[in-house]
Amino acid sequence: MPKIDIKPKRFAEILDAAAEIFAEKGYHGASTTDIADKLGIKQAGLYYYFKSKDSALAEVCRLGVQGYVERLVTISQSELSADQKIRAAIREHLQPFHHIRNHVRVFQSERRYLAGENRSEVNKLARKYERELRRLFEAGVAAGEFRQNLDCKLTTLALLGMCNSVTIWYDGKSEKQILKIADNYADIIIGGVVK
Amino acid sequence: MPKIDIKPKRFAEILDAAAEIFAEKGYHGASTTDIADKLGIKQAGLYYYFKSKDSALAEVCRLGVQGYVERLVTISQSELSADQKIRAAIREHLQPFHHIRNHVRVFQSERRYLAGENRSEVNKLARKYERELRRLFEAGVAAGEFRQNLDCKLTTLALLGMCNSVTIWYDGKSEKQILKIADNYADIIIGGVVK
Amino acid sequence: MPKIDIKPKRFAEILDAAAEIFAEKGYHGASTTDIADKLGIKQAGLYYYFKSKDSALAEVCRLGVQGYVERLVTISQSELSADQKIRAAIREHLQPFHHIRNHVRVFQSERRYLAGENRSEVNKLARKYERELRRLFEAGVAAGEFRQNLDCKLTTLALLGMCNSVTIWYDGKSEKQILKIADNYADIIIGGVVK
Amino acid sequence: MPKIDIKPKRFAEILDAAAEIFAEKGYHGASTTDIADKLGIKQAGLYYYFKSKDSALAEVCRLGVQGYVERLVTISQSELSADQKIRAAIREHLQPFHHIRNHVRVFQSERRYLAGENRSEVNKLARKYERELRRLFEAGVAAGEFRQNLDCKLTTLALLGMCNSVTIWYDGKSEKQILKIADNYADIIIGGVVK
DNA sequence: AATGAATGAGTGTTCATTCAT
DNA sequence: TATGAATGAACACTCATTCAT
Repeated sequence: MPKIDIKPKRFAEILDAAAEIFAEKGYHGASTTDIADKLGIKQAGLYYYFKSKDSALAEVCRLGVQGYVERLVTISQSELSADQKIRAAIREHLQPFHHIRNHVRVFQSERRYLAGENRSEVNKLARKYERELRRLFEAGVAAGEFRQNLDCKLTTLALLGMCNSVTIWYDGKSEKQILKIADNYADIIIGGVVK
Repeated sequence: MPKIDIKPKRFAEILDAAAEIFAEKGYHGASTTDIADKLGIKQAGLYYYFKSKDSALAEVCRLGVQGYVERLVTISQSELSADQKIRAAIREHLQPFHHIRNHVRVFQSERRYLAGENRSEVNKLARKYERELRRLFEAGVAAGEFRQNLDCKLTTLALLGMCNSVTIWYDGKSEKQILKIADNYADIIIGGVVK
Repeated sequence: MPKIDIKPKRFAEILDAAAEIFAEKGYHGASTTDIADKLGIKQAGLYYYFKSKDSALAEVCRLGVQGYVERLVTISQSELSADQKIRAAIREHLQPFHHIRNHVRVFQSERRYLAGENRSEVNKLARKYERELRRLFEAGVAAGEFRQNLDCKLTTLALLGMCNSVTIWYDGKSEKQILKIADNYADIIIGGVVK
Repeated sequence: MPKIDIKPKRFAEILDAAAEIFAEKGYHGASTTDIADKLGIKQAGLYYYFKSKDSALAEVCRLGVQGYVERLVTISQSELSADQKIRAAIREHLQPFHHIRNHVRVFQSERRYLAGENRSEVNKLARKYERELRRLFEAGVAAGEFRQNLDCKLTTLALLGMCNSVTIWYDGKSEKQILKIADNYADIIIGGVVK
């Protein structure tokens, strides 16, 4: 959390710069100087906004998961059919890749370098999200919509792996592209590739 | 490539240690001392086997992709049906996760930190693999086995993302488990989750 | 060139320390720790002033040649007789040995360890100085003051070798001594040792 | 001194390689690997011939001064006139620059890096040589051949500086060139540049 | 007459961090 | 809201040296 008297807008700029650098070079490959350079300030100046490099990473990660669980819960509680819920979940999962791509990438790949409490806190959220997602599949099986022999845990992991890997190659240029990807991926998960 | 006169067995041990450390801590988060410690030698001793940390990474990555393209080509040229080819491809893709898990993880996550020529060389292999995989889907569509509206490029990426993410959570304990995952993932890709 | 915002006085202190250590131990025999110790700071602190050991060497060398060419040109353009010009040149050559003895020694003996551009830049200056000096002899020959059979190139090299070697044994204690040496050397070059 | 059972010829080859490398890169800038590479052997193999890098330097330096004092004494005791003695001394001083150029260069520039006893031993020789040379001038003055006001110590140093600097630029290609230089330098020292 | 394999000490350099201003 | 100046710890890498073979 930023100091109370920091302008939120400037703070967000700092965060964005950090996210971009962390995403590009990895947490350990990035130096605070890289971040400062991107902002046009001297490296020591960063410490007005963050108490440590690790806390900057924590902040970026937090922004990267923000809202994920909530959006999934909303879908879960909706009146949609099981497959429509999956479709919606995929869309909600991918859409932030457009607006906060770097934060999400950092959350995915660099959160493991978080120290102590920050790591466990962020991981708890990740596990909660996974659990919530699995329930969507379990409900589909229970409702007879999905195959009875479906391994819901593996399916959840498959879905997550599939979706998260988009950050590796998505260029961030068009939101429409993201929605198209979401639909395609939903098609695959729901109905597979065969006729 | 290792120096000509080094015992291959010892060299492989060094490689394994490097792979394990890189996988665990990331390339930039890992120190050469970490690797040496794991081997029970002094850090300077590593430089008898590698000329730089970067070249060690290159070697690990090379081992991590080794054989992938070849196995895929073999499948592609076999007499199997399109869906059986996908199933076989997934199995061949995942099976090394058991034996050379760390090398594969390093290849996936750390190859981007390779410098210059090493990076491009390894990336070329990765792209070739992707292309070969896509042709499997394209052939399935052409043969009328897969949906006509299938976006083969996206499907390829989905498959890769799904499969590669296994390294994040697979604990390396049982090869049977890997085969089970492969089958489940093949079921999903081929037929989806619905009845 | 030092970073723009560094206090010139402090920077000169750093330079002097580097010059002294380089002169005493040679570039490769000197460690940055030696320099830092002399300044009473920690070794890492040097890198606030220099971006590399090599650039420190470059700076010291630059200071070691500074003004040499200019002073020689002034003499060359003066109204003095040829032998008086040589006498003046020797004096101007040796006098800095008193004030910036270490810089000159480093320029003489260590500039060959400079890398790339720094080396060629500094060498260019050295060659220009040599050329200018040779013209003094050539003019003396043309004017009929010096022997017609004088090999001006060799004579220039002889003069330089003679003068530069003073840095090897001059103890830096008295400026008067330097002027005495200059006069003696001028006597030798101009008239030799015989009656 | 080499081990008793080493072939003198091979030992000389090793010495030459060391001299060349030390001359080119300086003692501290040269690595034992550089020397081994030049010889086409592995670096550890050098230690069959030398017990340390320092002792290799000592051996090279010793070869670089070998005979100097003796030759000067011979000249001193000859029946030549004072100026002819100086001329002969310069010739004898420069001639080895052709045959053992690297050893001489190393003696001149790198002997200061010798440790302990080796250094003092070699320096003693150098001082002896200087003393012997000065006596040549003193004798010339005493005999009325040279100027009465000649500062013999400075003149000796001038002569040495002049002559030794030849190693900096002499390319080692023609022995005739060396003799020409010697004659020119003798002319300068003896009679100066004026008519 | 060397080499393979290693070590221990040191080297230049980077980096996160601090703090007075 | 930053910067100048510095530090301490770590880091990749080099190097002279050793010793069994």
